[in-house]
Amino acid sequence: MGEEIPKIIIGRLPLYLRVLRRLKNEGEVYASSQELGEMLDISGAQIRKDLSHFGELGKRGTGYEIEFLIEKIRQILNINQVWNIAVVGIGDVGHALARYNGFVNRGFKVTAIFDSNEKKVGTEVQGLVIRDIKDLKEVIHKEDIKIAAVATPASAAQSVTDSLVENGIKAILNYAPIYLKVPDDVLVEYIDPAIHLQKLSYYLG
Amino acid sequence: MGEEIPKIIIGRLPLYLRVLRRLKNEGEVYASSQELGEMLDISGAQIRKDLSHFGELGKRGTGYEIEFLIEKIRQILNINQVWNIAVVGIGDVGHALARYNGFVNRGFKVTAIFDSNEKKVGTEVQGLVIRDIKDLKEVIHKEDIKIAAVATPASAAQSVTDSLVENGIKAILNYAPIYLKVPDDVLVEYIDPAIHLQKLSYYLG
DNA sequence: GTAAAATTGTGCAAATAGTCACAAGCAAAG
DNA sequence: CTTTGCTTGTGACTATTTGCACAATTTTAC
Ligand SMILES: NC(=O)c1ccc[n+]([C@@H]2O[C@H](COP(=O)([O-])OP(=O)(O)OC[C@H]3O[C@@H](n4cnc5c(N)ncnc54)[C@H](O)[C@@H]3O)[C@@H](O)[C@H]2O)c1
Ligand SMILES: NC(=O)c1ccc[n+]([C@@H]2O[C@H](COP(=O)([O-])OP(=O)(O)OC[C@H]3O[C@@H](n4cnc5c(N)ncnc54)[C@H](O)[C@@H]3O)[C@@H](O)[C@H]2O)c1
Repeated sequence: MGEEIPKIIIGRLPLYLRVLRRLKNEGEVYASSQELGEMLDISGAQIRKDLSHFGELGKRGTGYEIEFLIEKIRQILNINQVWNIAVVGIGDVGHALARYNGFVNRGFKVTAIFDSNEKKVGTEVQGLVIRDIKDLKEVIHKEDIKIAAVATPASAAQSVTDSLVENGIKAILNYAPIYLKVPDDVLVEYIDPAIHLQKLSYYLG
Repeated sequence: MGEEIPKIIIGRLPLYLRVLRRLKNEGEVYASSQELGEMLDISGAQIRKDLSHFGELGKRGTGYEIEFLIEKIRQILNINQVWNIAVVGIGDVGHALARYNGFVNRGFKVTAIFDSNEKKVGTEVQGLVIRDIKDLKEVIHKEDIKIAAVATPASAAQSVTDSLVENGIKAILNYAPIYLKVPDDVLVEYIDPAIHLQKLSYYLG
């Protein structure tokens, strides 16, 4: 109970949540570990073991009650609230993030967008005004933002990150294709499609 | 030598490549495993062990010759060629992918873009004409495309995937937030920012 | 009310991944 | 040409992760 949950398990919870949501949408009420596993290419045993870290969440003979499990995972992941997100760098990627309407029911909402290009600052995307990167401090505090996405060119990503950290950001989703240096208490996740493509091309021989 | 290389090692090679490229750009000629490790938060021992699967690539006392190692990894990952990529679903995400100029020197080039929306078909993005999804077969064969990115809404992703597979696509990069069912000889990688954000929010308590 | 079927939770075993530490090899200095 | 310093490659060890198999529990069928 009080033990540290392995990172790799935390990484699977969002996947479980995604498929549970889908089943709920289709009107299902219960799901077995086997069934979930087949929808995710993960063994039922692994799903059971993962979930068992958080208590006895299933019912023998029946499986897991979908609605209950969704609620439980949301609670574990701290997404039974909506986190305000800042996006920095409103080019193609930042634009797509700002306009994406799939975040809200997954626990996040883009509430502040920043760019350094004076031609962009002041214009609107999806009802949000692009703010000058110089206003980072003010906006982050006002909106109580703890998570930011970095979508600037690689050359600007580290300095933008430094500003974000300095202003209290504790977690970063980085789209720039570089490794970011941050203090130990700040977390970074990376998205780089070229990395995925390179993994794929390995197997295409 | 003839053994199967673990997936997890293949997954790290693109990261090594990225940082090697950067060092080369900065004019460096040699890099030690220690140095690379510090730039990636990976232990030097691990990098050495990973690379040792592919032969004796370093020189004792000196480290790894950057240019040589880059070439070697490119060869291992099969990116000493440029792969043509198809993007299906030219909304915000597909648009960003089509316009991204960072792929080419990493082994990929978007050469075909598809949508089902008649208003979009025929218009241009980055010099490429958006093709009707119905022309998938023709274009994929003509351009000899083996890898595709799916950037349609989730509701269309599985059927689009089925068409892609039917037309000979062997690897898919999926942006839609669902798990795709594909035959065993087809590979899928997933990108879903909400999944990353949910991992982050877990640690923000 | 009992037997059969289903499904969890979990101890244990197996497999996979990562670290340590050092012999071996190379380069530079003297 | 020997010594010193550095860094790889790797065997042995440790840690983590996954899979197996089954008792325990619940549901369903008759
Ligand atoms: N487009 C893609 O599909 C794609 C794919 C993979 C990775 N990426 C990466 O994502 C990042 C963004 O890509 P993009 O295609 O949107 O680029 P882009 O050039 O379209 O947009 C970058 C934006 O960042 C802004 N910017 C630059 N410096 C800034 C600073 N210091 N502070 C705030 N804003 C700043 C620019 O004004 C611009 O609006 C890049 O690092 C790119 O390599 C993009
Ligand atoms: N925008 C983001 O930042 C973001 C983030 C995460 C995930 N996603 C996911 O990526 C996907 C695309 O997102 P988006 O924001 O670009 O959506 P979008 O609605 O802007 O674009 C979707 C495009 O797909 C096309 N399309 C629909 N059905 C099709 C079919 N059968 N064949 C070909 N094309 C078809 C539509 O015409 C449209 O142009 C979605 O699944 C979304 O959930 C987007």
